Amino acid sequence: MSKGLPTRSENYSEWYNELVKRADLAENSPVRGCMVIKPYGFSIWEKMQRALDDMFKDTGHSNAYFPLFIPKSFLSKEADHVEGFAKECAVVTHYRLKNDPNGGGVIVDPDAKLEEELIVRPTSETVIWSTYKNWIQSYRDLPLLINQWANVVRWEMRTRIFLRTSEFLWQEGHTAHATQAEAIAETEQMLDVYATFAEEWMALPVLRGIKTPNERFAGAVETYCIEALMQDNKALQAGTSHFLGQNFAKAFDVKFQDKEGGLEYVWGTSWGTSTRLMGALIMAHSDDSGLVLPPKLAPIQVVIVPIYRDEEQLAKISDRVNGLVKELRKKGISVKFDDSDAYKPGYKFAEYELRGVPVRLAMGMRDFENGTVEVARRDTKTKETLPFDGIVDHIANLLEEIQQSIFNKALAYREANSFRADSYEEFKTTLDEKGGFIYAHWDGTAETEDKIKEETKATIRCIPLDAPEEEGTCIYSGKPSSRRVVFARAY
RNA sequence: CGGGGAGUGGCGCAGCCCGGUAGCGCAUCUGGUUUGGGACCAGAGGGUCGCAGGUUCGAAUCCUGUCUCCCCGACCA
Repeated sequence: MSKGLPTRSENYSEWYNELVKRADLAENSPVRGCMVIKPYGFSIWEKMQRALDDMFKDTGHSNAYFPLFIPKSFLSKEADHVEGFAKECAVVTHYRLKNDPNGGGVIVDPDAKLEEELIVRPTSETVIWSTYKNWIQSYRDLPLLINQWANVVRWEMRTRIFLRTSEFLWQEGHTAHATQAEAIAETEQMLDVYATFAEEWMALPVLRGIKTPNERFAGAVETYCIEALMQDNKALQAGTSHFLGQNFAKAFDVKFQDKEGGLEYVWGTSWGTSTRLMGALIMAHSDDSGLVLPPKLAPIQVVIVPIYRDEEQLAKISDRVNGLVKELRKKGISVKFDDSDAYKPGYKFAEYELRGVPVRLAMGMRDFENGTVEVARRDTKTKETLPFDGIVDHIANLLEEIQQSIFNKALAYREANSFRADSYEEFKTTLDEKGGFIYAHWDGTAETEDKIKEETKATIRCIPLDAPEEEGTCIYSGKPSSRRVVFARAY
């Protein structure tokens, strides 16, 4: 392992790429745009999954699984949906290989052509709604609250590990309701779940908002989103929740009989978050020494490094540390005692910093004799020597403090990098010199949004849910506007 | 799809201009000394130089073709 990461200020994207590899999160695969998620990275994802899954269950959802392959014809049933996804679908055309008669290895057997080609799901609305048609007859079958954890494929032109890969892991919730109001409430509830997860688990402050029609999910009536700000001042969409209206119900003819005996189309929602959250987590908190993980998502919350000269010293230290390990585990704190002799303490310190372990304890003979232990926190890179007695409670408190402190830091960063612009000139200057979230008036038209995007590469990230009414004029067209929207350059 | 860069032990690179049969750092293995911020010494193993043609007595090096990856832009979570 060579030393030192590229720094964020030198080259942000190189810093990110190197960090992902060096912290053992993921690596590129033989297939372009795909990634291998390594055990350490995957265990972070598993923690995210667990927390989200619990929240989904708490709000009444059940998990199910729908197939990877979707008949090509399904995609075309909802007009906007096809248009949105057709350009990035992987297509299965054959089901067999054979030896190349010319000796060139294996080739696709031309005799094994599929009658109807299959697409690899870019999202599952179509297959799910075609199934819901059979599951829903009466209002008694509603609401139907389903989630699935799956992989999806979107053939991206330009990929970045975790942030945009051709294949990614995600969860997609798909619900069906008897009324519009209930479906909207579900959409908003799940947005709230995402926001809570981002803020309380990832320590990532997010804006809650609504997408403009341009940025709306293909097939949705309304798309809600959470948006976060990264350290390079680019925005990242961290989750979306869609009110589908009756679009998919109509496309797949999903009707139910209501209490009065009438036949109605059901109202739908869908909502998703993906392994992209890993990218968000990395870019929001990490520094030039490596990852900084919020304790709630860290695979290892506390690492203990012994410092010793010989076996006898190690035995003494181990004896004391083993008791501590047990007590910490009893409190539900994940802890690793790294007594391997393979590396020196200095190496281990650097290694665990790179991997973002929130708290590091070190104990050598000096501490052993004095009844102390060295406690170092990853987020601030500070360390202090404390009495060994009572250290368990101290650590438990410290983990909570770190969780909060990381959030506060990210929030302060976002606030320091949120600006208002009242003219197009001011807007462009702010965007180029500072970046970040820019609150500005917009006339509500797609044309203006497109023009601004074309000229500045900034897009409207969302119309914040809490945006106050404020009379103003569009920075681009000068037409009247009743509230500010949030612009940013985005991932 | 445009514009740049790169394919040489596991990783990072040099060698290529000026052809002569492959080298450095890290990692790995063995032994020893070490251990409070990325240890040191000694020894060892490991490479059809992306692939396919061609030129040549001889190609990592020159020529032609081809594939792949990375970065920057146009599409997207």
